[in-house]
Amino acid sequence: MIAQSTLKLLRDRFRAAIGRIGGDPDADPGVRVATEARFGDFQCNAAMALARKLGLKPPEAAQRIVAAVAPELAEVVEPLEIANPGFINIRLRTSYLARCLESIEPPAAGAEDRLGLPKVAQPERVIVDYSSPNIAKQMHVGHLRSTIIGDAFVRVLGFQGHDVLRQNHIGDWGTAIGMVILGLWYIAARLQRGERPAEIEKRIAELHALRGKPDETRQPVLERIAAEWSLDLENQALDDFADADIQLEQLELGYIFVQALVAAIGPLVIRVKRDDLIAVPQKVTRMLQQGGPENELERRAWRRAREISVAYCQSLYDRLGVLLKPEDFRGESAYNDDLPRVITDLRLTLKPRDRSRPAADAYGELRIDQGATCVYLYDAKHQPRFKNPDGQELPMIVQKSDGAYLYATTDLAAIRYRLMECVFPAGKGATRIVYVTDARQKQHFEMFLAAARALGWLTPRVNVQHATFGSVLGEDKRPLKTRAGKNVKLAELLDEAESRALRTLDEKLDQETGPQRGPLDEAQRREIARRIGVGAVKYSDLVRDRNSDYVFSFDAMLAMEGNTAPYMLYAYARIRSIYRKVEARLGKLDPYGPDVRISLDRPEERTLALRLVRFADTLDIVAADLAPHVLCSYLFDLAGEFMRFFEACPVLQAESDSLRLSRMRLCDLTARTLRVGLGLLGIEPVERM
RNA sequence: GCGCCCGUAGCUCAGUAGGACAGAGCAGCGGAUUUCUAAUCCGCUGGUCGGGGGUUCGAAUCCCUCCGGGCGCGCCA
Repeated sequence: MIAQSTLKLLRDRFRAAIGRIGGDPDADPGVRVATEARFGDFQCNAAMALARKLGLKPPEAAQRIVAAVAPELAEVVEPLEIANPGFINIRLRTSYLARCLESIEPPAAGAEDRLGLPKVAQPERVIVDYSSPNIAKQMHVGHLRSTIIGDAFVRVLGFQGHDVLRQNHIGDWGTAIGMVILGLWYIAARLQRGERPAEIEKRIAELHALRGKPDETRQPVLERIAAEWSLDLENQALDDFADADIQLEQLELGYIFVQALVAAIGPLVIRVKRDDLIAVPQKVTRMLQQGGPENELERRAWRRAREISVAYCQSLYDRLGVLLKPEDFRGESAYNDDLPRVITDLRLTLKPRDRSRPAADAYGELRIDQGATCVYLYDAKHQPRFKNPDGQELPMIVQKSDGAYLYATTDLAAIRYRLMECVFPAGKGATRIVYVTDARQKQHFEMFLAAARALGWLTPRVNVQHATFGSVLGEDKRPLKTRAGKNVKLAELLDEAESRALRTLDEKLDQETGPQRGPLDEAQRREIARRIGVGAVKYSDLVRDRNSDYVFSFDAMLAMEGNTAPYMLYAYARIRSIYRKVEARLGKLDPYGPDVRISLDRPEERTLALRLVRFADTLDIVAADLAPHVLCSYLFDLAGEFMRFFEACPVLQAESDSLRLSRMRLCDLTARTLRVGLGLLGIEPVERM
């Protein structure tokens, strides 16, 4: 079998050769993809460093490397060339490229197409923590990025053969949960009274309008609303609401109402029955968290709110083609019972240190400050790792002065579970954890990961990566919002992308109804447009470096030119149409037949073949750096090189039958690579467009 | 104030375990089609890699400094 990662093969050989002639056998052998095609396919830059070490001139060092490595690579590369000052230019033998591609078997029916790539020898147990919406809220663009990027990681790491566990750490507990429950009751009661959502929206607007108004203005309005609500709570059995059949949009409306109401109260005292209204949400939160039969109503309402939210999220995941499933939802509530133990562990482990001598490593200390339980983090020189704007050391608070826990506590409980308890098919405990959140949470992650290390839970053997990403901005360069200043709803965003894609598709199809395209009926068009629209939204999220902010633009993501989903899908569809055409004219041919040889005589054929062979190297980079945009760039290059091949090298009209089969094989290998590659990005291909 | 991210062609962005005259797409200009899908391909134009120092045989990439932008910084998540 031919080694599929050519870069790895070259690296190993050069490293060994450099070791044999007196260089560092563990050092980077400096093998890179060539900076320019005229320098070959790869290059080795190790001679300059080696020359210094051995007291040689760089060209001499290069000579020695070449002499040492050449015999082992005779089958793989053309004679190595040395260029000034000491670059070694590496050009793969065309016969080697052809053999690599010939070794890729046709895809087995029903099985995953692996393009001949082996799975990793040592699978990691990876947790990818992504998406993580809050309950009772519609998903918006912020969640979109985490969801799409995280899903690409899951797919790529899974494809490589790692053991991947998806975790959707949803916000289903926390201090705001009382408002969610109250919101559920409120909306259920009002709907039962026959009120329409529009009326509730009006009431919310009324509340918002009270902001900044004098107390005398606010008081009567608030009293009136509170009185109506009290009546609901008295006259209607809360039982009836516990299983309310409402949609997430309505639940969210109720929640927003409660938020608006509380915000409008300010220093006023508004009573609902015997309670001061402003304290009711916290009271409900406490009742839920205490549990027990007397708080069963709160429990049921919480469970119902969660069900509604999970069902809503799942429908969006299904629409997006995201792998997350209900069993992957393991939110904050799952760790509630572990939180006291986290505090205990912190208390027992993070003892005060002797500062007169350096510490062995970074460490943490647990202290109570103003009633809050705090973890202070220090480096080995006893310097605080984090500071507040006043220059004082900044702790991570794990328990508030009122006894409540915070997300840092939950995150610690979650990582403990993931490292020690969570079960993979191949064993217990993750060896790699990937968190996919926006970049603003970076400091929080540094803090709680430092605490996890200080606790001894997180050891250097575990690879933890915080895959951050930038914000989605509107045309005004501010975080994307609607005209009304609301978050853009994900569902509406997808609707828009799909309908724009459909409009373009219809235009094209009406313009030219060639036999390759048509005939496509309404349902087929819609399905193609759906794939283009969803694909465009996903691709535009993946195509640039995660960390950069970007301006959301339908026009840019749906452009037919450039590094976009439509261009990729077009390239794929065009290749597929060759098959239909060849079969229509010549009957069924088997480009994978035993006598078929891949011919790479034309430069366009060779360039395409080289790109195909680089797929494995690309995936290694994507997986190691968690950089989906590297895969996008690869696929874009592949598509471009295929188009060039396609322009220059006739398939149907090839000079000979064997050349036709060779080119059909190249076409199919390209199509498969595009399909697999796009699939790893979570994008479904189209057979025609 | 401290910390993190960013500044590359008119626009949008690649390129950082240092490597050869800095790449692509879009836009602009000029070509290619009795089509294997022109949602394509080819060519041209276009850059003080934010400024300045330093390390190095070699710096967009590493270090220092300054300028400009974004984000974060104690009981929210």
